[in-house]
Amino acid sequence: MKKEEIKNKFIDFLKLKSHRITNERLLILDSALEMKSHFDADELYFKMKKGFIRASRATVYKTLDLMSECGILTRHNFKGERSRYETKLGKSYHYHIICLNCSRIVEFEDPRIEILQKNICRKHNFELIDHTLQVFAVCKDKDMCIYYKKLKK
Amino acid sequence: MKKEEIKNKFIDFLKLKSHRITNERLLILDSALEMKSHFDADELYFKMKKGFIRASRATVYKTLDLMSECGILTRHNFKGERSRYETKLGKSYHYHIICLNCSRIVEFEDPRIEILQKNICRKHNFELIDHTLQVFAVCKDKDMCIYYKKLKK
DNA sequence: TTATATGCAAAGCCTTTGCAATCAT
DNA sequence: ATGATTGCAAAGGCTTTGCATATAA
Repeated sequence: MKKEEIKNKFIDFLKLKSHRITNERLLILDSALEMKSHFDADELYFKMKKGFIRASRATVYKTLDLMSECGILTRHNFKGERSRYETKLGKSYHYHIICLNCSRIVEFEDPRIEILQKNICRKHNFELIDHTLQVFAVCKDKDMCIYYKKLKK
Repeated sequence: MKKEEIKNKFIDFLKLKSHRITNERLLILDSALEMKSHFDADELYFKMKKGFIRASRATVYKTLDLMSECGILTRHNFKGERSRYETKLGKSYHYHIICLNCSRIVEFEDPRIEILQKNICRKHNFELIDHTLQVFAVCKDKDMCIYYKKLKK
């Protein structure tokens, strides 16, 4: 998705749900769009703070929830980790392989999965908002696996 | 998977990783295998307590982690919820649609997804342990959606 | 024998909540 | 005008940790 498209979608969503269009929400949206993949709430909060953009941690959390509900942001809950977010900016759907030893994350795409989700939702009478696929695995290449690298030391 | 198959896999895993085969671990494994789908750590802990099977909460958590690493148990982290677990007992791979309004969960199967994961892991040189796919959606059928049911009251 | 696992309670940590002040509509 | 939102700090709740004790190998 493109920046303007995302912004419009969020504003439309707020109007539709009778939520107010506040300065904070728009600032958080803008800042989130400037984050790199997989940021967490605090990273966003501190980035804004550093740029003298005011918004409380509570509002950041709440707004991220709204953005997720709106479908312009994906909230990932990898096992045991804090929630990580990812905007839909300039991305096609992608998924994650997570190494259970070293937590290395590899992204991969597969358009078939998205099509499959749409069909599943139609079949079960759901309106698709978002989806996430996590593959838990172990690096076979020991040189790639930070866990094994550590063990070597 | 079958009960004996799961138990053997866990014991082999413990041996392989030089973890000890303790009474607690085996009791927790047994109790987990008797849980219905989607239990959380505390549900298991209290179920054991009720049956006078001793194991501390800390050990329950640690053992569930081991079981997950071993691949006989899946740990789900649905957004905002506590971790929920599911053993591989008598199940084929299945996935979840979660309603963002009412949290209703619908399970579905699709063997193509499992095949796809295996290929992805081979391609990226990972050893597949587990995978989870979560579809976030909204019930279209308002009578099915507890959220809307509540609103009606 | 001895390194690992257990159990308890306490700490940790991410996230949510309550409430007074502020702001969008 | 007035109901929603914000911000702060404090509470909440799941999970992990530290340490003494117990135990598997």
